[in-house]
Amino acid sequence: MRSDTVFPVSCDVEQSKINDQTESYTIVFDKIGKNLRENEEKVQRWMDILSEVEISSGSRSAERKSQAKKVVCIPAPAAANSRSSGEVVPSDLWAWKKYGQKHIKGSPYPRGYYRCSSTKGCLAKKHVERSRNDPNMLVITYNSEHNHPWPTQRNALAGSTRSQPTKSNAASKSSTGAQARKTANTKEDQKESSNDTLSPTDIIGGSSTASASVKEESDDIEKQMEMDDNEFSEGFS
DNA sequence: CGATTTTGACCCGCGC
DNA sequence: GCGCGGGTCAAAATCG
Ligand SMILES: [Zn+2]
Repeated sequence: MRSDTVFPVSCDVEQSKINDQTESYTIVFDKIGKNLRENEEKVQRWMDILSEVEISSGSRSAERKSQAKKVVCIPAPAAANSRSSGEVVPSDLWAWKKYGQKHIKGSPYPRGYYRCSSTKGCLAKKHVERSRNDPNMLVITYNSEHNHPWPTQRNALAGSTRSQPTKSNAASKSSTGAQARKTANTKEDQKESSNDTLSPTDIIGGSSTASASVKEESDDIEKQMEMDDNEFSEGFS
């Protein structure tokens, strides 16, 4: 069960790594020089897909632990200088409220703790941290998912991590029909740093793990994304 | 005036 | 039992 699945996305994603071992998904988005907006959407779309996958794949753990952890790495969406009102550009189109900030050992940069603007209801949480090796890389760790469709996405989810009463959601299309079952086992590519001062920064500096994956599956995924794209669209003001 | 940010204190799990 | 690293809360400050 401890295998690495790499999503060869030749769209906007350059490298997507799924760590089934620790239940964490690491997606590396690139090509931000294009449309930031587009990137945001992509990130979210992938997030959704990942959520579905984690359940669809009969997650032996997702069921056990509702700790859907998603790690999204994106190349500095914006310059992090000058503190005007913050430095975090909404990578997702949701409203977050910062509730804390701490510096983490192994990184001279602080880590921000965000929570959904919603007082309660949605226990969505988000951590934002800068990569130590790549100050231009933002590592966003998502915790839990929202369950309240914010005025942006009309096409709600069809029952993912949430516990929707209507279980028989036979929605033909829907964006929640991910059965992307990947089983590509890639050999671990652990780049050891052998440093006493440098601690586990593998994920942060993650820029390796470039193995082959199942084209079939990947195709499926891509298709799915397309579908979502069609359905979701950037339906927002 | 209310929502949000900021910043330090507080707390908790873990290793020694 | 203490220290460390990490995570959250909460009061004050700010923004809009
Ligand atoms: Zn929310």
